[in-house]
Amino acid sequence: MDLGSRRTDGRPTIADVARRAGVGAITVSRALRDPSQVSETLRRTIDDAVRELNYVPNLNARALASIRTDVVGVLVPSLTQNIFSDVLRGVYDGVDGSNLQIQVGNTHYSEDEEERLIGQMLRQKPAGMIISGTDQNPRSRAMLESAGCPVIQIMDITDDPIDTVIGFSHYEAGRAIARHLIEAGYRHIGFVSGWMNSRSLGRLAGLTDALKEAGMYNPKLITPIVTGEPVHERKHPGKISFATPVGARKLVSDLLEADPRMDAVFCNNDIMALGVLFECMKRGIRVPDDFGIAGFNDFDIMEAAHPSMTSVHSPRWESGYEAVLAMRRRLDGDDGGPRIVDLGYRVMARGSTDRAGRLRSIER
Amino acid sequence: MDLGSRRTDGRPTIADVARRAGVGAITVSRALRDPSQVSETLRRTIDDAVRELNYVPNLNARALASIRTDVVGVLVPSLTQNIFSDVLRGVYDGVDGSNLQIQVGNTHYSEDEEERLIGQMLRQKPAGMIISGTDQNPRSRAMLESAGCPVIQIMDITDDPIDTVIGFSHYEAGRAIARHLIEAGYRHIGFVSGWMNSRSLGRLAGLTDALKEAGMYNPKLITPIVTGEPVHERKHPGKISFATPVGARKLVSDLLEADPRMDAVFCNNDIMALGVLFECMKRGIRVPDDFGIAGFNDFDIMEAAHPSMTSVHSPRWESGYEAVLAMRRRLDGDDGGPRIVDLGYRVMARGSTDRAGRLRSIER
DNA sequence: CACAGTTACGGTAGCGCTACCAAATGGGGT
DNA sequence: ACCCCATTTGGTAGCGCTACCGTAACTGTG
Repeated sequence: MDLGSRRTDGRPTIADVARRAGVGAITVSRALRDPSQVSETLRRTIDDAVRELNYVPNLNARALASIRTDVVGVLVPSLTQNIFSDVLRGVYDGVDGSNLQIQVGNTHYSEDEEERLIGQMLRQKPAGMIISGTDQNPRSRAMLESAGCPVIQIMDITDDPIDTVIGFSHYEAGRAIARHLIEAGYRHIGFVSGWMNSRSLGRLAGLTDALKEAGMYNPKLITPIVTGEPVHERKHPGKISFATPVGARKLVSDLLEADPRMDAVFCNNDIMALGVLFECMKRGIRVPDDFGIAGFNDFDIMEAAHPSMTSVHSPRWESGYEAVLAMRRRLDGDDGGPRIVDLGYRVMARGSTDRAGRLRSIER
Repeated sequence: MDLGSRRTDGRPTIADVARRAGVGAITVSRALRDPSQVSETLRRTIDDAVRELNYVPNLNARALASIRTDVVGVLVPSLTQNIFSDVLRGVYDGVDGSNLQIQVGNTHYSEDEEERLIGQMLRQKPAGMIISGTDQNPRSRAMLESAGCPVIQIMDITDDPIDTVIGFSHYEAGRAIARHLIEAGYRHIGFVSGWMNSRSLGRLAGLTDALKEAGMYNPKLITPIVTGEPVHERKHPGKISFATPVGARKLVSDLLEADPRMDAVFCNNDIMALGVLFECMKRGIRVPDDFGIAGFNDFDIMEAAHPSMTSVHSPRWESGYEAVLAMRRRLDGDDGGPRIVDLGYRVMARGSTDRAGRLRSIER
């Protein structure tokens, strides 16, 4: 009665399916992985046997035998900010219906941590890697270049991707919001931010370049820049301190003191923009007439605020989704796709910067 | 020159480590998995060999040989809402430094999908399961009960957990917010919600029970209840429509029309609470004097709003974090922990319900 | 009919690890 | 001296799958 040793867990194996279908195990394997290699009749017989036995392939055995896995490594710098929650949502939506598995790594905005996680993930021979940003350090970049699997950088754009980049230009987005504020009639435009990563810096560069070109650049209206590795609690329920609305209220107050002529701010993110709005409410500053406010990312709440809040829509969900779709195409053997995909951004002009009154008929 | 067939990828195996350390492969295996089984000297020799060769265990082979994996399945009903982003953040923080891997599944608030995902995950013999809510259907529950691995339900509480439950009582939270609104002096208290899950329903039940006891229950002030499986876009960048602030503005307008005496609302979530706040701003209704607003979850933005917004703090990050810690204790052989862990909630009384003026000295 | 080329299927031998059993060692009691 | 038991180490035989190679049958060409 040797019906399987105690090392098995009783689940049917490919051999059981093969026996039932009256074929070799390897044929079942082929029928499952690439049905075109197997004749129509046999395929049908095998499919029936699979269904009758309720057979599910053992992914570990498959990975062990084939070296290659179905795991896609996804590296994000943070889970605290909604940005990367949206990205991950796109990623998970993108893998729906495929056999890919997602392995998420959190770099905590640290290059060293990123390097460590890349090494760790690549050792597991993933099917592919999706990684946020284009500012990996040289060692990380070298590892990814020689990884032998698709590597997709997201949420930024560059002329020189490791492999494929899908995202948008933060610099251009910064320029665009500057143009919008200038067109709306603001003349003393500031910038509010907490800790800045390379993408934030890109937006600020776009803003300052555009302001300089317009002869409106005033360094006193830029929040002191904080970069480097963010100091924050890793294991803590609280949010990262640099992006809080409370922080924004303090920062905008500082700027108003530095130069009271300030009549608009671009905020590094929507949450800070709301903080600024609430500070204006408290001070009795009228938005948008006395003061314009623009955010970045265009979270839901911006549209519903009163006044509705101008923001720059960033393709967060799309980045994750398109990255996975590109990955799937590559894994299916289609190497022809573009290596640089610009998903663009959109300035969502709303009430909080509508000094010119174009939207006055609509709700503000 | 048969230095490894072409089927290997050149990485050192446990046999390489064993050769170098001059011991048997199985001893290396033991030294890595449970060092206490190996003598001090050998352990040191083996550790050195591991380091020199830069050996990394092949998790697939380990899983195949031992049936057991290091994968923890985590099921959440949604990734769209920040709630479960926070939970996942806690989960990922909790596994930091362990060898556990996280596999996330999104049930999209569907019992059938949940059942399917549970089956799929259990077939992979996970180390454990973490699952949101306590309202699994009977088949799901049966599967989990016979899974043979720790199962931790989170974000709700029950007397009858499948295995372990870590969360808080939504019913009590609903009662608490009702008490707070009554104490603040409101008399016509409403409830605004979009689509409701079982936890939302628990909060509403707590609210209505408390209102009835106070003789203040008025069904006209309750948004028509929408339950069942939510109709929403799975593969779409947009948010689920039922929880938007725009929706909340419409819903609160409807309630005001149904009974203009309404002087406060409890909102099913913070985002809707902000929507209501913005609607009040537009209509010139003074908060909190004419109208009180309370939300649920206590996202960051609530504290920074103007007026600052009352909400109920829910232990989202903590649920994920504590669930993983409990899981790790169980996997380390400690079966003695409590099976029901109430993480509690906290009513964060702020300006938006401070009709009594107790906070007037502080910023509102 | 011989031949090469193609298609369809199967057998064997692992992938890297660990469960299981066995063996060697050391110490304490009789 | 003996045995017994606990501790430490090793050998063997898989786990379930697929890469690789082989065989058999078919096709078209001269």
